[in-house]
Amino acid sequence: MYSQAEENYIKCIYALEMEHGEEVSTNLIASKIKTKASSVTDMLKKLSAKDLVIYKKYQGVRLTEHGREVALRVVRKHRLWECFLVQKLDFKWDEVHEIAEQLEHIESDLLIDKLDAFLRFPKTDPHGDPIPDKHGRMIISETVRVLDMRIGSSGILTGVRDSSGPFLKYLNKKNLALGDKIKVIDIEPYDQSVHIETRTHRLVISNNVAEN
Amino acid sequence: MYSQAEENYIKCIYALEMEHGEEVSTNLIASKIKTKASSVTDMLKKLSAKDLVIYKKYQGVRLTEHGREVALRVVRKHRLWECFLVQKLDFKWDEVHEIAEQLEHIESDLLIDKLDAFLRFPKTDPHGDPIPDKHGRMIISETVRVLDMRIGSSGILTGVRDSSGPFLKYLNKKNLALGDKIKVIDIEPYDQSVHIETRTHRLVISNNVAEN
DNA sequence: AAGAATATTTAGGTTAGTCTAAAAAATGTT
DNA sequence: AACATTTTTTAGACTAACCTAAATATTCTT
Repeated sequence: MYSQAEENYIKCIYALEMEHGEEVSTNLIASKIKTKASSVTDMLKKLSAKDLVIYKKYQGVRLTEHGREVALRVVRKHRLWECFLVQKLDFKWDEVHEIAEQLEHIESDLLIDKLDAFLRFPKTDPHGDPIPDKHGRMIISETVRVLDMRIGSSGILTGVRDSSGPFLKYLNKKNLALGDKIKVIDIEPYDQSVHIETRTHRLVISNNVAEN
Repeated sequence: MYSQAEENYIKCIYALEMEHGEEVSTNLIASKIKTKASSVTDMLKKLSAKDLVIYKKYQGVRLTEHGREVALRVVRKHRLWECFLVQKLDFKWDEVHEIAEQLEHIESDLLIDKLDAFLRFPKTDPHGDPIPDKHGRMIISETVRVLDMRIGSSGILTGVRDSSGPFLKYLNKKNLALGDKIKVIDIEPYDQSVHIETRTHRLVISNNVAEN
């Protein structure tokens, strides 16, 4: 129905809308998709003609209702495939992104619904992100950044903001995994680094890590 | 590494070489890939430049050693995905072809090897066709067409020549499945239709069906 | 509010893969 | 062997998705 390039743009715009909550700019898309702004402009015109986005020159872009549906379908596929790779094929959570980027473009509703059933209708992917159901609905649980927690409070690590390979590898090395209970011991006022305690050990994480 | 279009041509040339055992003609490829002969010529030049085929104008085309490796990798992926769809996701054998046509282009050696292991290293796909291992080797069992069997002889239905949806649906309707023992009762000299007997029933199949 | 800096769009070009129509080569027929 | 038919190739054009460079809008700074 839509080309891979179109789906990638839609997915990207969706993610940026979620992140910034307003019109998405050409340059933002360009940097996320690793392409040139002029290419983005071309594509926005095309997506606009197909009623996937609302685009006004120089004013940024938003998804239409229809565009959001398409985005959610792609996100659903991406996250289900990530679950499959981790749960069934024993991939590690930092290895699955690139492969899921390819698999998310496979077109077959039946396939996705069967995959969903095979995985027993998972609610989140291996990075803790919610998986939309076939109607595009998903569970959005309230989360706070480690950095925003009060000193002395505890919580469960449910997800990561940065799901890049290097960051996930760092977490692996530090023995931090989704589902771990974390207690914030202290936040260093000077550099915002955070002392945390898990069930098994204590460690210090940088401000950057605590944000993600 | 290679585009989907290139992979499709390579796979197609491989299949036609197997079927006819000689140089493959432009028109044959065109009709199989459902494109125009001129497009095929263009592509053959490109594949030739990449050392995937040996192509001489007006003389047809053959795969190089390298081309054959690429073809076997694609065939391996296609057939493994078909196994996955049937064995794990409960697709019927006549539903999987189109989806596998998409999945066969996913690029990740690790993925394929893990999928292979997950499926317990299957030797054949749901249509009875052999699956190449990671080195491109596969088990080629001798088979005869039902039409070529002697009257009174028996055999196991191990595969089909035509794996199109309609043909597979026909077999389903007639209660014929891979692994069934078949005995040839008689071959009608006039129209080459064949009377066969299975463990559970007797029936008459047309010459066309007996060929496939 | 004008000039500088930045962001965005336009204009024009490239590549992969397709197409049609015409030309050229191969093959079949008598 | 000559003509007709079929097959294949060439020439030229199209679309999607990208690019660079130049032009134009917007935003920032003072």
